[in-house]
Amino acid sequence: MSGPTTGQVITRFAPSPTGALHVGGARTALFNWAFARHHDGKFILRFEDTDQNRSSDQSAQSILEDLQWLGIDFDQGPFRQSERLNHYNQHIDRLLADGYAYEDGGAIRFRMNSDVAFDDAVYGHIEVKARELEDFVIRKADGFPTFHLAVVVDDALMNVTHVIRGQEHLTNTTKHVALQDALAYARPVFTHTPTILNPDGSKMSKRDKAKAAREAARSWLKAHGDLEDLAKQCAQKCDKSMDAIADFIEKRTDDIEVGQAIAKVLEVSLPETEIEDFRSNGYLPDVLCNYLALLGWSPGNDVERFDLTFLKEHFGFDRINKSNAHFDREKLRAFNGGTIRQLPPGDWSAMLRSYMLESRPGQIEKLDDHFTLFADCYHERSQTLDDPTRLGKAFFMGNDQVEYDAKAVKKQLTRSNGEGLNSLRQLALQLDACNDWSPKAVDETITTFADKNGLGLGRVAQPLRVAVMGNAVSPPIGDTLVILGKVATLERIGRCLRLHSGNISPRHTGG
RNA sequence: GCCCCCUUCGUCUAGUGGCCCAGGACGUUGGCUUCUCAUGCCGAAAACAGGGGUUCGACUCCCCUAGGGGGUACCA
Repeated sequence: MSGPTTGQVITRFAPSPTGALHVGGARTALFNWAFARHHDGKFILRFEDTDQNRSSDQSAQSILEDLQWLGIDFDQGPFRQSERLNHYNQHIDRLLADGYAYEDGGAIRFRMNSDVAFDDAVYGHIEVKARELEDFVIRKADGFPTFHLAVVVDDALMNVTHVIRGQEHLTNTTKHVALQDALAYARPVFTHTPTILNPDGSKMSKRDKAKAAREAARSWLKAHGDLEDLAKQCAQKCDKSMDAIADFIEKRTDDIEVGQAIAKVLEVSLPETEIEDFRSNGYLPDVLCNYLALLGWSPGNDVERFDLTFLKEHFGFDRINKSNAHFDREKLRAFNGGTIRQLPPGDWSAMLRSYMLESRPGQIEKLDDHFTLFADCYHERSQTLDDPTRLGKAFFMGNDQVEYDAKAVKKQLTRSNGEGLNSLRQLALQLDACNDWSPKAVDETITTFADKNGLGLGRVAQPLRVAVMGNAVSPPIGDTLVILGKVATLERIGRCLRLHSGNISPRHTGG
């Protein structure tokens, strides 16, 4: 083997800062990190910002933050290729002088005139004939090197021993190998990893979010028809004009801020494609790393839940797969939920608190001093940190803003001559008289009432649940009422009785 | 078009010639527990892309076909 096989292992993650870190990039970073750590080597971060038009400091900054959030630390860098032009120019001069490169319309091209072969740690021996290869640009007319030249020079100068990157670079590697040979640099070990695809087989990209938002908007318009109304509501959620929103829906722009506003208004969730999306939607970094690592790698022995420590102990090229993987959000959610459930209650509560403080300011106050009970209740009901506020959104509404689900109202309250409403009316009296507003006492009040009236608990608890929450789903009824508080409970019951007493339907509808 | 790569349940995967009439996980689904939801527990259905070889024996090796991904940029 021609590569540097002795000495310290050095890997690098080399993203181009042209946007936020996406799942594919994160997995590449993770693999490089895990390999370096496994071998007690060094892991370098390097921004490949040789495309002046598309690179931005803002992107670089967000990539840094996302890596940190994921728990991927590096030993050197971040380097920036835009600050290393002298190195590239020196090498280009050498290639020119040695006849490997020539000028062409303001640019410099490298001659590709012989067959190229190399060994990939995952894909094996790769060979390409000279007739398939073309001379390629190594310095653009703007004076910046191309990615190919910069990568080769930097990897050599930084003593990178192992290059781990996405499979889309497999063919590019012929160029890099030829360059390395011409510059008399040792070849690193190349390791290409399979691509992460959407469930439908398309490549994952941030455009997926725009697409999903647009589809949601269009189907809403189909049902409700009023573009102006939708645009107005969306304009309130972002600083875009109503025209900008119309442009987005008509696919004249892909402005993601508009997409997010639409998603907010229509209460749909956009597919996560970037690390910050997973973060803001309440996924745990460890779980995301775990799931990402499993896309293309596995430890064997039917093991699939593990942490970063396990990953760095067990990671190796020999268990990387060759075929592309579809990203399955359901499985990620299930993993995330599984990890949440295993958290000690105190940890979960603290984690939820800081998440809500950051992403839902003002919400926690509405819970008064029942936050811990709220957290406990949603511990086994949540797959993400966002679930408690989403599933329990009725807890955060004003008492006169509860929205009633028509089906639940009919089934639990108005059906059968308003059986549910009747028991609710009497139960309200008992609750009013209950002075110890604790889960235990409230539960007792309810079960006592049910027993006295010869009703199953379900016949009593369900109408009550609908009355206070708007639908038939919530944590155990005693907990639900305590989180809500006595005042809110009674107010909501009162409003519910007023709202629905006029709609009682008979036992037999004859339909 | 040309070149390179890939192909096990719907999805992620285990499997490196006999241990496999193929194992695990998510999802789907039946049941139990139950005030709803959820959790928990017990079951079920579900795959070696197709066709040729090689071999005593092929999911595992070779070839062809089909399907998928990537490259073919003065993007990375």
